[in-house]
Amino acid sequence: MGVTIKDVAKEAGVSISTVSRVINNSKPVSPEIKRKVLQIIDELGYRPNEVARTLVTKKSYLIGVVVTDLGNSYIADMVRGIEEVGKMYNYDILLCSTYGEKEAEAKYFNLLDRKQVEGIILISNSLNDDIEEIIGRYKKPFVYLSRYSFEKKYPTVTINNYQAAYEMTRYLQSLGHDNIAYVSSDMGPNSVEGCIHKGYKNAIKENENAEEKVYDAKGIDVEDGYEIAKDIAKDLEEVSAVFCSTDELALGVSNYLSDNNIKVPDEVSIAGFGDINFSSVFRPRLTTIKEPYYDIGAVAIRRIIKELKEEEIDKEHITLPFQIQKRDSCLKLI
Amino acid sequence: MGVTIKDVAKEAGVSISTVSRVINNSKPVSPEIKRKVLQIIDELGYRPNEVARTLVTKKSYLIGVVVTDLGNSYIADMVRGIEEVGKMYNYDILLCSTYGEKEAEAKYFNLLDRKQVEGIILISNSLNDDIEEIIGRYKKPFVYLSRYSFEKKYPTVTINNYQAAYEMTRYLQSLGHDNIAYVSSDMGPNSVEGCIHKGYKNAIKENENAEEKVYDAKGIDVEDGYEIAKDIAKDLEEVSAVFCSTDELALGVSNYLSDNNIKVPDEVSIAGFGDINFSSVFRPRLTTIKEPYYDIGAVAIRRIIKELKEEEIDKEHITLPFQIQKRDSCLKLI
DNA sequence: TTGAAAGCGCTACCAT
DNA sequence: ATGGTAGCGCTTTCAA
Repeated sequence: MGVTIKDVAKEAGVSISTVSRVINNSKPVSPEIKRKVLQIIDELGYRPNEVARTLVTKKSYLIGVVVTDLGNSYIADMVRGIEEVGKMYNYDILLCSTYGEKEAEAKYFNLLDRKQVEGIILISNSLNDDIEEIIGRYKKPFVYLSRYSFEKKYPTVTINNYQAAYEMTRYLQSLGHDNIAYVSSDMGPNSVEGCIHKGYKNAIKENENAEEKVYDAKGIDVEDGYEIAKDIAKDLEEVSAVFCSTDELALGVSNYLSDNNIKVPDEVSIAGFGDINFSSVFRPRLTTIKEPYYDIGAVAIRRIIKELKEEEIDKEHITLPFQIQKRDSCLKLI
Repeated sequence: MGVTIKDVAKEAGVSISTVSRVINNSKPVSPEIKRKVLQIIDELGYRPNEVARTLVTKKSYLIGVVVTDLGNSYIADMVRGIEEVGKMYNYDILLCSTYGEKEAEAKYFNLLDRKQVEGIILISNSLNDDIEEIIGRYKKPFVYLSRYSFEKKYPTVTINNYQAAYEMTRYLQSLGHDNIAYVSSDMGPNSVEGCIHKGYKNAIKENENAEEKVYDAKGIDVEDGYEIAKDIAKDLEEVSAVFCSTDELALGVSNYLSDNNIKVPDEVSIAGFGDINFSSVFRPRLTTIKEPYYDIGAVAIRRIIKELKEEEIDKEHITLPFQIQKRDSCLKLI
């Protein structure tokens, strides 16, 4: 098969210990021997077998990443962040997609553990008892990432969803909107939806002319927004702006409206939450809350690596700043 | 550290060989002993160390995937296909992103090789001599995937780009468009751009009223389309439809036009190439050529696994069917 | 059917 | 500064 350390040692006329020392720079080796060994390595095209290395050092330089679906651009962004900073520390990413299948999560946790990953990052919408049991048993560094649910029990990286929703609603109000509808979908317990809703509600309360108006979509995707927009379209007298708990919903709402000749933002303003990639390409460019997905991934793996290096680690729950992205889908009322 | 096969053997009062036999079902083991061992494995929560296994069996069940950037939804789609069928055969994905840095490709090839991956799939825009040298030296199964360039030297999975462009142009003509502009960007040698251009050109030739009209964009992204659309906007008298060599270009063109009150498709029809995710959410919904990105990834890894299993492998260049996605961005001329 | 032992490619310890 | 060797956790002969 491939060239091994033995081959190099024999060819260079030294012991494998010496070869090991030069490739790892772990102990002093006389310059001439070093040169010789390096030359042989080059000639033979020797590449250390990382698997053998891992077996003895217990370091695989592998981080497991379990996601629901890379097809969601925000997840792809998180994974980019994870991978790019992982690489800075020589870590590689072992990727597993569950497509929402909860049993798959358990399966991949096991698999990754057997493959000796040094830590796991799980990106999913929500947790259930089965997977929590697995996570509980898992001994190595772990971070949970979710755009939709908040889990106190595990290390996480999020933004302040409440504050973001509050500020967005206030912004809409500052544009002169009293009648701001809120569109979301129930995501079960521990859902950040609750925080977002509360942020919206509290902002509404501060405006005496305003009233809460909530639309409950079937889900959180573009199609769900498109569906619920049928209801919104009927209430346009009482609604001048629509704040959606995800960009996807907002895009769907916007599409239904413009497909039915209701002008956005001229007749209704629409705001989203998340700032997924498409939102700035979409017309009208979507006003939304920018969640730093890439950074969330980056910080998550950074935390794992810190824990691995036994550096002082950050607190369990890291909160990153968000931004209100003011674009074209929200209009100032005159 | 973790529980090893030794621990299980000792606890069960058998040899490690026996334990190995039961976990691998490799040789007959008496039912009672088997039961006992299984029970102990369960009690101790033993999980075989795949790294140790790999060292002896030479099978890592790992496929390396080198991509430019997961942020491109079509790449994410390919990776989804790769991962999902990989998993069907117990293969895991080791992911590396280069962000277009060519040296990174070489680096990751080495890295993946050291990590003992059993094959590599490279997804990039184009190849250069350095990386070709590396690929040439690489002994294990390899597939090259590119939306933009065609390489005869390596196994690939593509669609018939020429035919797709030809059919799209013919379709546009069937809608009554004589003046079809073509927008693309030079992607260097081996570029599929040439095939697409030729398909367009040959279709144009078949219509005696038609003339070629080519716009050369700076690149192939949305912004590049937006830029080049400034030129197109000036020539609107002579252009009734625009065929872009990528969806991204088409989206950019469409955005510039609608930002400048030129109605798509009422005043100009626009067609893309690729059918990236966003194209059907975008308004007007983009008429385009659907490239089966997921399937391309799926077929690529399937080929690698076949080669690994020494099954009869497909030919070097696999061509998958495409579809003309007729949507709203192209209008029939009355 | 079972166990002992060699060995996968490497690191790390102990000698020298 | 260098070499010998044990051992990482496992599979796989070979014997019994």
